[in-house]
Amino acid sequence: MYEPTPTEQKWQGLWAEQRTNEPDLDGAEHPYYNLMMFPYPSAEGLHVGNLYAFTGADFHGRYRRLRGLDVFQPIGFDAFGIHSENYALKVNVHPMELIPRSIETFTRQLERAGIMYDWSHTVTTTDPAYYRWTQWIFLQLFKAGLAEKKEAPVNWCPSCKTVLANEQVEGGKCERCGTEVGQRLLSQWFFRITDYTEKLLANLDWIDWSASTLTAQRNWIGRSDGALLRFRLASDPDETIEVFTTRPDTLFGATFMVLAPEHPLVDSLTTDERRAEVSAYRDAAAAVDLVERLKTDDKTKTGVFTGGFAINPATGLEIPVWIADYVLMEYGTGAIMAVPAHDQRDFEFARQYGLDIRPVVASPDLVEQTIDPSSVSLELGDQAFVEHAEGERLINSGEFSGLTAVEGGARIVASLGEQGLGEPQVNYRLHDWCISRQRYWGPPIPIIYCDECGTVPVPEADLPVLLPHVEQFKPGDDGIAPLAKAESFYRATCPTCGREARRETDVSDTFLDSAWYFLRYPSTDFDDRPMDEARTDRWLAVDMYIGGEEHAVLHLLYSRFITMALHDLGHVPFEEPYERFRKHGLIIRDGAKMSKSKGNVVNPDEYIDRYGADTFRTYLMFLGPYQEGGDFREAGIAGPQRFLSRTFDAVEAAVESGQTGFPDPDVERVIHQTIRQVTGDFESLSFNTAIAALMELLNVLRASGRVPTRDEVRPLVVMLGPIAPHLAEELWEMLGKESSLFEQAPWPDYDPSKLITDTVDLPVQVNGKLRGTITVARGADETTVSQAALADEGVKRHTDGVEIVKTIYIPDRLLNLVVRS
RNA sequence: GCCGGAGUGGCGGAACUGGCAGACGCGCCGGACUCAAAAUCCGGUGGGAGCAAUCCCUUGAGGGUUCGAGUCCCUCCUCCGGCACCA
Repeated sequence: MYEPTPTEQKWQGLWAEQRTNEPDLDGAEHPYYNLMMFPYPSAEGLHVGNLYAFTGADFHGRYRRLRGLDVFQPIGFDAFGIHSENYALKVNVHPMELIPRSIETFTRQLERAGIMYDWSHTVTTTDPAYYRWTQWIFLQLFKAGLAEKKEAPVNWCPSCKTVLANEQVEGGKCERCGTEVGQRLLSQWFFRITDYTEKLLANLDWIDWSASTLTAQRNWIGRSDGALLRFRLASDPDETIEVFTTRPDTLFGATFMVLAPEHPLVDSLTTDERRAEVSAYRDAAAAVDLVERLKTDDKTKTGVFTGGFAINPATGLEIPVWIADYVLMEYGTGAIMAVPAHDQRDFEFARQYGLDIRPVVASPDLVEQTIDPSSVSLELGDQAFVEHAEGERLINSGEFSGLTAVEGGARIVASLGEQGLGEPQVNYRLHDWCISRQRYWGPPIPIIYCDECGTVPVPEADLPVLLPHVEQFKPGDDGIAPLAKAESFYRATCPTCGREARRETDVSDTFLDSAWYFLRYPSTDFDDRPMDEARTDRWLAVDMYIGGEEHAVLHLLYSRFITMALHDLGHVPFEEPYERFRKHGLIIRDGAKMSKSKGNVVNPDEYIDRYGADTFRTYLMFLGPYQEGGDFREAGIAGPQRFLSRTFDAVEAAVESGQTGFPDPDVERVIHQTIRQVTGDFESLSFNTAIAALMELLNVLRASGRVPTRDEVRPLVVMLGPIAPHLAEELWEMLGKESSLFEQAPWPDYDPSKLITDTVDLPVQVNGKLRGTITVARGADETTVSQAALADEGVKRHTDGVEIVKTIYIPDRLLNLVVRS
């Protein structure tokens, strides 16, 4: 009888003892780096969602291993950051105590799940031995001019007392605590990720990633092609307002301009009689945070007229300049030319304030009927005309009238270019990466401020800048970082001049910790360098990265950027960190994402205790396609449980009978078909169908009480390896093998000649409906097949007395007789 | 609103480049073993009509292409995920 718990303990013990899961990092001939996203070790312990992700990645890693590759499969802990800090505050335990405990729990849980980790190469981001190099990376970027400090409006969460990245704000509220977010102006460290925008975008064309992840990154980067145009001020022709537009073709329709409230030209544009109103509006806008301004529910446009005018370079008309909060300072130039006829937002604004609306683009048929496209009167309903009809043409656009929008746009830009008033431009949604956090639980940013020497990087020899143990680490509502109150920390001497100086007291974003951890795993045994050159050459880039799509943009984009920067600085020989990335699906329960608040979280320990890790693994991967996720239903676990137990019984019976060989050609054929199927399924991460195929094979092997031979069960045992590794090892041993299954690369090959039968069962349709199945020789010709088909009772019933007008015959696949009655 | 993805039995889900829809599993029904139950084993199981052979219907809805559509095209509906006043 199959007893999972003792079997699993036995093999986990042997694996650890024999270092089965630790590849030779210096000598491996077929290195394969199988990476999975490392977890944030919460105090509550491992979540089934984590285990689902890891199990699938482990299936993949073990499969590659059984095919003969030297698989390096490390794990680590992403333990810095707001998650951990907030939780520590909540339970009132210092994170320096809490985190090691959480990691211990996680480690224990991961070990018993039977995942093929190399525990001799783990990474913990909170370990000074690790974050020393995180700080080192900051310094490399700083020296290369890729890190800079600038004052910027930032999102501020009054509850978490910290700056939030735009990504950490959802619908105007803090992602963590749900509090309404405000706006503050702070001096922050930024990484110039925008220097790499084009490379980040272009490489998406060749990296082998899940398609949806590629799309998400493209959208996030948000390239848009347009033009930069300059509008002279009516009051001062030497001064211009720059705008970015994707629709230069609509320039003749620009009847007013709108600046973001923070725009630097607002002051000089505002006339005295408008000043009070303008500054009231600007104050109100500043009180609302960046994200609040973008909130969905209330899109009613507001704004005020500055009293100033600009000149539309196309029409020569003076147009009013307004400010409004629907124009964002962070995008483009912080100013727009408003074309109400062809932009829904501008349209609404114009309606709201009674501004001119001038249509300048029309559908081709309308232009056909028009004698003079340079003077058309056109009624708009309650919508702007924004459709991009094929061949739409310009109207009311002077000399450009009648041209297609595409051509007209290009000509307008060219014409402005001659006057120095415009040129084509590309704009991106992507912003520089703000890495400063006014929090405690992160790696200090290694910078010293000296009155004499200015901003001085901490010398590399002085790293790490240790995060001190601070009792009162709760952030204050004054926006002062916790470390700024720790005098022994921030007092320093300037490394350059030796005078008294002050340390940077912000810590860096958690996303920086995780932006390079995979570079560290192979080199964890070196403490004098972040990445050993030989190790890096041998193992990196990552061959397969599996993770959740929730990280499709941030983590994956940041780690690509860091890798590119390190590449350009000569530290790594590749510019893309992950050659292949596959997203895994989300495991849900009762139709909802698992969460503590919904009370539908599953604790894996409970299930592993009851059923064993192998059964639980098999169940998790069987419940649905790995890349799509699925519904966790407790009842379903019985299937995998029976399957493993029946497999054990079958192998046991085979061993006892002592029979060998392949006595039954039908069974042998199924074995080969299964090998083909399962191999293909593992290649495409279709673990659910691989398991189903093995179940089918087992059903054949033991059909009607049949006892299989040792040779018949061997491929089954090997293919079970990635799925239920402990059981597979046990069965492998029962079959008389001496060393670990995973040391031997025994993945079976199928013999194509054994897949084929001499005869085939051919479905016969009449008018597309199945009326019979006939057995014919493989490759039989149409005449033979038709005759056999017409002799079939079921077919005859539908062909007698009617005329066969057409015969469709796909050899070995199908015969379709088309009749007319 | 925009960008992804998905709608198939009572349930989770299969179906390669258009070719026998419902693999595999859960559940359910029947049988064997048992004093009995559990476990195990064997058989059945999309819906409808019929004693039956057999026939009809069926992949979110409606149209289309095709000898043939879950699969391709058009229109629409619903659900999930992401982005969201990005000029």
